Amino acid sequence: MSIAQPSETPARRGPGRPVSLTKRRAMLDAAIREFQAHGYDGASMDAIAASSDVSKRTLYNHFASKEVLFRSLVEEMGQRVSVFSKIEYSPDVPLREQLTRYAQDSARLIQDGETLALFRAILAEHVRNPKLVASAMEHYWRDEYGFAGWVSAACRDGKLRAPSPKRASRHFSSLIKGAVVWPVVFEQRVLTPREARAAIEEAVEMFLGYYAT
Amino acid sequence: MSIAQPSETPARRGPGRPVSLTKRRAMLDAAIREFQAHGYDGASMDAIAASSDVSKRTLYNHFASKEVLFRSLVEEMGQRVSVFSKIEYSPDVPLREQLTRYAQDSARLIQDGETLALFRAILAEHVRNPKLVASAMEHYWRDEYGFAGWVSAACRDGKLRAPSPKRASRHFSSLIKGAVVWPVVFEQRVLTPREARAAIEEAVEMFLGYYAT
DNA sequence: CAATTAGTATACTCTACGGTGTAGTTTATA
DNA sequence: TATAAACTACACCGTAGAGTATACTAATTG
Repeated sequence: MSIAQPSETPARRGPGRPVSLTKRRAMLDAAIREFQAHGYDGASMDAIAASSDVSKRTLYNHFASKEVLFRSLVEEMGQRVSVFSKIEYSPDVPLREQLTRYAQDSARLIQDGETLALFRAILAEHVRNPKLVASAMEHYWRDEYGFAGWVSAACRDGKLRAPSPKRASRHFSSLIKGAVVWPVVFEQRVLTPREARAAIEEAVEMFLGYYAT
Repeated sequence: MSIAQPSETPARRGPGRPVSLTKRRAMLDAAIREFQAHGYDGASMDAIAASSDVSKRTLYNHFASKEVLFRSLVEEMGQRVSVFSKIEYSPDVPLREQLTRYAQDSARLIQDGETLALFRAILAEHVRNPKLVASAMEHYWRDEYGFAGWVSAACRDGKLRAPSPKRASRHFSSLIKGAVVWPVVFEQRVLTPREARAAIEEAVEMFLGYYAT
C-alpha cells in the first residue's frame, strides 16, 4: 500500500545493481497508456510490461500489484493538478487578469495529452469505485476550495461582492469546466487556443459581471 | 445488433409460451446494478443472470451478448434523458420560472437512484470507449442544443440579449451541471431538496443577471 | 574479486468469465 | 390436447489475465 516516493536518488545501501529510474518511468508511462486505452480492468499487466520493455517480474518488483500501480498513477495525477491549480490573490493585479490566468492554467493542464489520458482513466475508475481514487480526485475538486479563498480575499479587498465565496467559486469553476474541461474530457473536443481563450474570456466576463463591485 | 423495442405488447404469433416482460425488466435492472457496481468489464453475465433470478441461457436468449445488453441500457438512458430534457419557450410564463423548472427536471432526473447508477456506468464507459455509447450521450449533451433554441426564442421575444445563444445555453448548462449534476455524479453528494432549490435559484439568478434585458 | 541486488525469460497455476449445447420443464395458443 | 415457444439447470469450452516460481544474466560497491 505504501507508495514509492518520487525521490530522484535511489537509496544507496550497499552493493548491488541500482534500481533503474528510467525503467520505472517507462512502466508508469506505459501504464498510463494502457489504463487510458482499456480502463482499469481492461488493462493487462502483461501488456504494460511489454509496452514498457520490461519483464513482467520487474514490473511486479516495482509495483506489488495492479492496484498499487494504479494508485501510483493517481498519486502522480494529484501532484500535477495541485501544482497547477494554485491561485493567490494579488491586490494590484486586475481581477480579470488573475482569473484568466487561473482558467488558462486549468485549460492547459487538461489539454496536455498525457494528463488528459490519465485523467480519463482515473475519472472512469472514480465513477465506478470512488474509494480507489478519492485522494487524487480530492486534489481536483479541492481546487474549488482553494479558489474560494481567492474570492474571499477579493471580497475583503472590496473588489468583489459575494455573499458566499464558496458558491461563487463553484460558479466560476462550473463555467470554466463547462467551457474548457468537460468538452475536452467527454466529447473529445480539441479546443484551439483561440477557442479556449474566447470561452474563458466570456466566462470571466460573466463572473465579473455578476460578482464584481 | 438490433435493439428490442420497448413495446409493451409481446408479439403474438402462434402457440408457445409468451416472452416474459417481467423477466426482461428484471434482467435490465440487474444489469444496471452490476454495470454500475463493477463497470462494463467487471460486470459478469453470470452475476446479472443470478441477480435477476433468470437462467444464464435466458439472459442470452434476450440479449445476444454483453455488448448488446449494455447497448440496450444505453438506449434506455437516452429515452429517459430525452423525455426530461425538453423545454419549450412560453412567452407568457416568466423566464425565471421556465428556467427553474428546466433545471429542476435535470436535478430530479439525476437524483433518481436507478438513473444515477445507470448514468454512472455509462459515463465511465463513455470516457473509456466513446463509440460504444456515443448515441446515448448525444441525447445528453444535446440537451444543451435544445436549450439553445429556447434562448433564441427568448431573444426574439426581447426578453434576453445573448449574442450567441449557443454560448449562453452552455453557460446555463454549465452552471446547472456544476451545481446539481456533477456533485451528485462524482462526489456522491446527496442534495436535499432545499439545497438543490437554492443552488438552482442562484444559477438562474446569475444567468438572468447577465443575459436578461 | 565477492557479494548483492536489479532485471530477464519463461513456464506455470488458478480463477473468472463470455458464450454454447442440451435435455428437460413450463406456459401459453389453436 | 397437441404444439411450439420460453425458460431452466447444468455441464462444458476456450481464453485471458493476475500473480508466482525459478534459474538465469547484468550491474553495481566494498
